[in-house]
Amino acid sequence: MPQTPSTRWCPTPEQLMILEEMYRSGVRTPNAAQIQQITAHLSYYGKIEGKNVFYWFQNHKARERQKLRRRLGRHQQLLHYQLHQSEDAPPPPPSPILQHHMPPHFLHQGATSQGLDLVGKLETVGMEEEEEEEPMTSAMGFEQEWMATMDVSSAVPPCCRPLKTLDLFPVKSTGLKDECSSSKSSSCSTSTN
Amino acid sequence: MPQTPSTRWCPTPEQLMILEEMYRSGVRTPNAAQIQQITAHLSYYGKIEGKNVFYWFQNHKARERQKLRRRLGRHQQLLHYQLHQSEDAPPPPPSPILQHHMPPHFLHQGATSQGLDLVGKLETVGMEEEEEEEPMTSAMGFEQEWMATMDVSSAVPPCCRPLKTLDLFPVKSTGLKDECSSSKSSSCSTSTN
DNA sequence: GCAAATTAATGATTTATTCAAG
DNA sequence: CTTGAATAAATCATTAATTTGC
Repeated sequence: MPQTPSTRWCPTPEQLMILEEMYRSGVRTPNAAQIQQITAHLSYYGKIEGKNVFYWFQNHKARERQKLRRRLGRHQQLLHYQLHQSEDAPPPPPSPILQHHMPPHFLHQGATSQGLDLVGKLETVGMEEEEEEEPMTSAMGFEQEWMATMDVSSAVPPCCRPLKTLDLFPVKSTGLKDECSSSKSSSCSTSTN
Repeated sequence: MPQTPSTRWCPTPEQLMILEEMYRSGVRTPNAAQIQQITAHLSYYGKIEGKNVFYWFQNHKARERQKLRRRLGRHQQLLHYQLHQSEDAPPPPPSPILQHHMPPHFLHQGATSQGLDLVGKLETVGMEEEEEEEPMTSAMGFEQEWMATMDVSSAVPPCCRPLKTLDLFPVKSTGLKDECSSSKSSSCSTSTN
């Protein structure tokens, strides 16, 4: 089997995963030294060159930005919708997932105490510039231990079953930079599907 | 007015980010109760229903897997490269590169010693298959019937409305799913798409 | 610059497969 | 062996993004 005259670099899954992880960790445009280091490390998993690393970060950054921009565009275009949906819904809800705004009926477990600390730092991203992903520093909460907490009994009526449910979901905010915090949207779904 | 009687849910950036974050945190197939919670929370950012959450996780999981598969495919293509590069590439060593780039933001608080290390797998880089999820969930699955019941934002089931407690959903109850015998539309056409 | 045509993403459905009870 | 629950894979369908001709 001919070795496929390698015209271009083909990242192995490991390489890809590591690169993505690094990207998530905040690496965006590594300098020469970093690239060398990264390349050295990744070469363990397969053939790779410095330029591959360089290009990868270039491309990935650009494409992530594009993706983000897309979401933002959609968001802004449709932001008017949200206005009449929830009147007094505080526009810029804190990034932390679980917060005061939570309807009381979901906070019955008291497990919240752990999550209160999730209040990450809000950060205004410069969006289309270059910085669209800042180093996420928030400590993600816990996992879905709620699953373990689940005590599902036998068939119960669809509702009215006051058995203990689960804790709060584990959503943590790893870099929850809400892009346009003051606007929401959903032009769609007006009808209950 | 242009309510855009759209037929399908359009996630807001916030919702999307939260969902993605949850996915990264290890959430794969939330059960009914979890979906309720997630929905409740996300509804703060825009209209959303339980089924949307359900579908989102289904799709996202599937597509991530698909993506991974492609990578693997490519990987195998170039397997030989690694072979002659290093004798016997031992199992993936820890990625030391990341260490100084980013503090371990994956450390979940040891809130539980349940042994749920879903996230741990997220970090694992060298899986040849796909990230496998532990098979515990399995809580709901009626194709779409249950979804009708899962609506946090507006239609609250009359029975438990006053009491805002999250009600567990029957893990196994009304089998509403159409029997397999009922042959439906023949959508299995390998038609052009 | 704009708007129709094309393409890419992705939400929503359907079908097939797997596994556990009975 | 049959049945039913649960999930994954495949597909359909709609929306948003791009491209293209004017």
